Amino acid sequence: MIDVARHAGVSRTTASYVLTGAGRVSTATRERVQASIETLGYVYNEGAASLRRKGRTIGVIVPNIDRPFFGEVLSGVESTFTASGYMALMVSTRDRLDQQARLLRMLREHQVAALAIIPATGSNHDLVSSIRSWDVPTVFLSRYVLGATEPYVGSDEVLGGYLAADHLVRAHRCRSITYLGGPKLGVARIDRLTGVHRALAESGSEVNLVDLTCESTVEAGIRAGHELAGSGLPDGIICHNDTVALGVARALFDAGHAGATRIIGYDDIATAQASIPSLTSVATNGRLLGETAASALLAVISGAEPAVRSHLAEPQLIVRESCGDHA
Amino acid sequence: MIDVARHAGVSRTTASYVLTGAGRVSTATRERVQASIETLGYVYNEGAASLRRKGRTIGVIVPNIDRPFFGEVLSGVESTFTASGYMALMVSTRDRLDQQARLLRMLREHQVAALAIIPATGSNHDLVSSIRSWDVPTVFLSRYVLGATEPYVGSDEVLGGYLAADHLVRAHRCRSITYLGGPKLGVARIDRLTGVHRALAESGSEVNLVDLTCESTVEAGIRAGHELAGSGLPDGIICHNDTVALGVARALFDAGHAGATRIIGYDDIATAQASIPSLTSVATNGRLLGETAASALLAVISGAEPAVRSHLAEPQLIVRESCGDHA
DNA sequence: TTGTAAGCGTTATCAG
DNA sequence: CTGATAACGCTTACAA
Repeated sequence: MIDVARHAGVSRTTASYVLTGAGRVSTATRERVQASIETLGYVYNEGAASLRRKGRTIGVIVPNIDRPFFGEVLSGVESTFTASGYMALMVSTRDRLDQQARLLRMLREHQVAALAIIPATGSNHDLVSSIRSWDVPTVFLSRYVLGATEPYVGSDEVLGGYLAADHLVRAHRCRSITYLGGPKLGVARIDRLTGVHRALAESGSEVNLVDLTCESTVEAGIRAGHELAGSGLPDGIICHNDTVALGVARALFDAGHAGATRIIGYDDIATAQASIPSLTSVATNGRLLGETAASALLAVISGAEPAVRSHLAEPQLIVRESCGDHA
Repeated sequence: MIDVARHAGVSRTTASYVLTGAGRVSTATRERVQASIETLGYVYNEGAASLRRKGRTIGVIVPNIDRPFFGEVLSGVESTFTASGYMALMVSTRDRLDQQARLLRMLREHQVAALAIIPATGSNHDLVSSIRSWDVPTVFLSRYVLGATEPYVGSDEVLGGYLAADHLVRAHRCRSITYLGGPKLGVARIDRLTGVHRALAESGSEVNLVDLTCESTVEAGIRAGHELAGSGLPDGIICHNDTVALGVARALFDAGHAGATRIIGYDDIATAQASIPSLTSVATNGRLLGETAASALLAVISGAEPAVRSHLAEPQLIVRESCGDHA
């Protein structure tokens, strides 16, 4: 930069001013500096700058970068950040607490200016206090941690569970429902189940609810489907996400039970509409969630400290064929 | 760090040595320093360190962070990097050249130590020379740029096209084949088509090949499927990726042409096996691709300059039901 | 094994 | 609007 200044015949200060847009510089000199930058092929050193002022990189922690829903969230986060000149340092915990702790430390050493995190399953107050002691603007995304007071951007899981169960019970008169998938102790899972219970209670009818856990993969969905087929099918199945829903549907088809029960997925990933039968799903718009969280974070960074509040998006039930409503 | 040194009763140099593992420090003092670090709650400042030595963040550019295949690649890249103490600055170009240029510049300003890039469609020598003038270790990933000499990690697209077409022609005696999807000028697309042509030539039989373009979304696949249904179905369809394949399959089903033609997808994403009918697909193992590229980059960074070479993985045809082979 | 001191490229302050 | 000058937190010869 000192070269640029010299080449343009100005002081380092002035050069810095035109680079950052701060301070008042005459249009004439500004253009002269710009020209020097161009001919010298100078490129701004963000790293060096970060040594003085606040950096422009933001940490993003997700459980699994390659799961469709998280991919959507990430794309929203990333585009919002880069649109404002920030860059996202994204890492994936594989939903493991030890990895999460390690990555958190790495991000801290990298001086990220803020943190957006989808906490790994089982995250507790240790995570929160670790972040607090660090004192970095943070937003929890898509999953919250009990007892945390930092802003949270997610969707209303209770409502999601309610919508799914309500549809099965009211529109299809299901008398037995299975909730399938998700980590046993995940907050999303627990909330959705309370939504389910609420819907059942409201319906007034006697409904038998079974609660099953499984990994969030197609394979796990397939296995679960076969077990279900063997042990007697419920009237309806609410899956923790679309991926396992598709696996279940496939397994039931293979077991000769195609269309024998209603299946509802969660997240409404892109391919849900294409599956045969098309998948009824609770849509949560991950991309929007990501954008919202990123915007909130940017706002905090820009000094609007107290303005940030939590945000709960309303999920929407997209009714398709897999729950028995044939288009 | 100066505080740590003081607290431990050593010089900054020594403190630095134990932090980085460089230099020789007696076990006694090392432990003393570690203790001070602990009690003082000191955290290493990677940004400051990068001002002197090479940084430990690596730029990763992809066209679309939320497309399943790229998600797989990214997860491979990310886990390999973080396992070695590097962090990935990931950005998504939305497959647009202007975005790509902008993001490239941002990454440069952030002093990334290396670059892994899936170039946006239409990238040409401008991209290459821009990267060269920058002089940063680079690996092209999954898509190459004509005339680039930097290492490339991808899969053998010609072979992939060949496998798909060969199966349709030899196993199913298809006499008319449509290649559907992908950006018109994408290198992957062109290569796969030469593979297709090769298979047709080898078969010796007269085959009518139609070449159609579409966006890589479910919706585009559905539209294309309806058009195909309207204008007469070919004996077999090779889709540019699984997402459009699923869309096509759905559209044909809706148009009353279920099972009327053979469909082959590409990438073998997780849900391909669960679809009904299950999707025959050319598997490319994106995760492994990502890991390979990341390892190559790490090797270059570690000084093994000349050792890096291109790597072409062999895709594999996973035969399932959508091409007429019922399990 | 430890200490000294010179950078790395930027920003910020403050007096011209 | 410009010029010095002091940080920012760390690495790394070189010397002791």
